[in-house]
Amino acid sequence: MSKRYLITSALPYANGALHLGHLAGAYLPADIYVRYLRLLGKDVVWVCGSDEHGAAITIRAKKEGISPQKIIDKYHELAKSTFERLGISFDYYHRTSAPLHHETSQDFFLKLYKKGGELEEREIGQYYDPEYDQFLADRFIVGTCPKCGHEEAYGDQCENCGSDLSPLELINPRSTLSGKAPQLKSTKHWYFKLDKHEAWLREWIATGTVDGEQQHDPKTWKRHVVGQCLSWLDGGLQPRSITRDLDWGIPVPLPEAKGKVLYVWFDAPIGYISSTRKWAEENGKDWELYWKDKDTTLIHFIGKDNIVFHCIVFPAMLKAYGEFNLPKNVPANQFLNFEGQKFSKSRGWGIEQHEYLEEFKDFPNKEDALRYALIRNMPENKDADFKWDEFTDFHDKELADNLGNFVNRVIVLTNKYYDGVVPATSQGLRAALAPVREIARKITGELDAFSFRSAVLALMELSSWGNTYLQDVSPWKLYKEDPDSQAVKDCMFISLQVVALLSLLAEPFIPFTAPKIRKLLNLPELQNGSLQEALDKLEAGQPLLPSGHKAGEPELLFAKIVDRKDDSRLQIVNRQKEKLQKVLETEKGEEREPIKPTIQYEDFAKLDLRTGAITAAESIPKADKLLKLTVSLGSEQRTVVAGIAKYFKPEELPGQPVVLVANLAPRKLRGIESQGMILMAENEKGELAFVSPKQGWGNGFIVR
RNA sequence: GGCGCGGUAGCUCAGCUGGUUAGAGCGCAUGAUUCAUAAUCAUGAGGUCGGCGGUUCAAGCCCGCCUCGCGCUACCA
Repeated sequence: MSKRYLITSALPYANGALHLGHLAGAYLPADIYVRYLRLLGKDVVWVCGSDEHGAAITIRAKKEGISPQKIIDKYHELAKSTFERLGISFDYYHRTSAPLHHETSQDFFLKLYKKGGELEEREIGQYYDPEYDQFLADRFIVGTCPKCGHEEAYGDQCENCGSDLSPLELINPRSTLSGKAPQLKSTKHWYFKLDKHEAWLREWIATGTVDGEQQHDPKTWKRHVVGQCLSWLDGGLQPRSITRDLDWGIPVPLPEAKGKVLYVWFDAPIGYISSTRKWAEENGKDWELYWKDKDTTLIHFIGKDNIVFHCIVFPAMLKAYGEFNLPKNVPANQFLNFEGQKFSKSRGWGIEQHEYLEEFKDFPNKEDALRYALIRNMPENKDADFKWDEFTDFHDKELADNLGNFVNRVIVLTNKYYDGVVPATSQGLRAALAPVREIARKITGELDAFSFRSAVLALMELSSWGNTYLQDVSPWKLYKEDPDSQAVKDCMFISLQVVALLSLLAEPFIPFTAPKIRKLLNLPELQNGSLQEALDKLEAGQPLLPSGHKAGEPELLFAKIVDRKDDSRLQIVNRQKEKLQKVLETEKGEEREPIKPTIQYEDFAKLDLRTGAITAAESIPKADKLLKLTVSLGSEQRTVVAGIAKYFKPEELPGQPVVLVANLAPRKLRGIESQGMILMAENEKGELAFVSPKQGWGNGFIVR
């Protein structure tokens, strides 16, 4: 058993709001786990914070004409307050723009620099804007794409053709700052020699062993995590650049590195360390115990997009530095979809966390309703899907009907029969509560294994057991015959113990409801160690709620969404469903790309369009999207390479009539000369359709 | 194209190192019950475990091939 725990959740990038998928991925599971550890009385710190550097933020600032600071302030505040309102109980939410973080990161860099063997310097050619006296990050350079001729391609990628580019490949490069041609200058950068860490990383991932010491059991890691890491390692590791020529970020702490900052991926994970330091500073603790002591367990909660980073790159950094612990587990979640499709801000598909709170502001228990739905359908081992109908079902059938109703039954009966006072019992508690202890063990076991879906289902088993127990004993029947029946007292006594246990075990999952149950029982607020204490009592056969204790008045915990008497909550949910419906309608409606600028007839007349028919089609090796087609134009045959393999199989194409751009300059694609282009229509889903005359119409005729 | 993960009841998913009649929640059907938020409880019907082939006394679980989904990566429009 570990003495203390250090838990981290992925630092949100302060360049946009967070949606429900983020919550279900890295924050909610960590919150459940941390709340559970606290209830067990463990020494635990959970840190997070905003990731506020990187070129994406400076570019956006430029575009919007505001300072980067303004952007990060906005999203830092938004994330921080939204997390709080959802009960995400970080011990510290820091930010990477803070001075302490700059200091921590610079120290980290210097340590690696001075140690020797971990970093290497390289001179590379890079574009420079003399007018702004600045080296240009890839995204700050535009030019003509060497592959497709698109004139606004970025230095790292062409958005027209999707090619990955380097700035040096661009034809006629221009700086986005001054708009002028940049100078090519030589600049120095530092690289982290990730490659030299490959061997021990592989052993660590595969066996959990480092330097002959067993650090974790790889069987406790998720399969997709281990799989992706080993796959990445098999591909071989390369030194990674850890500096940039940029004025936004953490200055590289070397005299010769003026105008250079640490690359954002290098400083971001160090944010976990600074956040811990800041927390320690404010709470009179020693941060190093949490990072370096052998009796501390480190756990990273992340989404699957971050696996390689947290399982390979960051551990390598920590080991290179020395002294630091490696993570004991990285329980990465997969992605959450929304009503069958990916979250997409631009399409308006999905809902952001603060948006949910706003739209559900009149919905009682909105926080726990959301948390519960996300836990029940958490993407623990594969992508999951959030659906409003499920949200409603989980809330009504499990929270209200199962858990809420059980608690209500018990409180109502206790008030009705005994004026709210816990009756005396003759029952042997140990035996009577044996099945309950079993379920409690199951819940804690699942939590220990990061299986939050199963854990919350097991929590439902607890109230389910209570419902069944009440039904079996049917105290209302016995009471009619004998109001003084000992069997009724025993039954209510046992039931009350179960409710008391629920008030503890429910807290990690639904922290807004648990205190309400405490209040119904007239029990004091939960504190660190409460659960451990209760579990010990149960084990010893002692009651959690002694005879003579006066419980509170009944009050409903959950107002159902589908409710005959009040449809206000259903309306809130339905509004969300309607919004999605509208998105779909808009997309399949009249919205189309704008018409291009007017051209003259002469422009059109330059095109030589001809009817034709495909006579042969074959796939091209090592190209997923391309097919090699042979097109008959009547008098001649043309070879055409077309990017249609996603939608058409070679064998179904021969005989297909087409219209061909017959005078397009030939071009080599994957070594095959393409002598023309086939006209295709593309709809909003990216589906392709041939534009052509009907079958057998005739080949080689002019289209105009 | 390479690699990783996944394809199990109508829906959402569990199934540890292969071992007797494959599980849960919801939904569905029938019955019981009334303390309770038209809640609860019992019973039952539903599966060629993506497909084909193989290893084994025995395969959802191991091996090979194929297929579909997601992701990474390469190539490419």
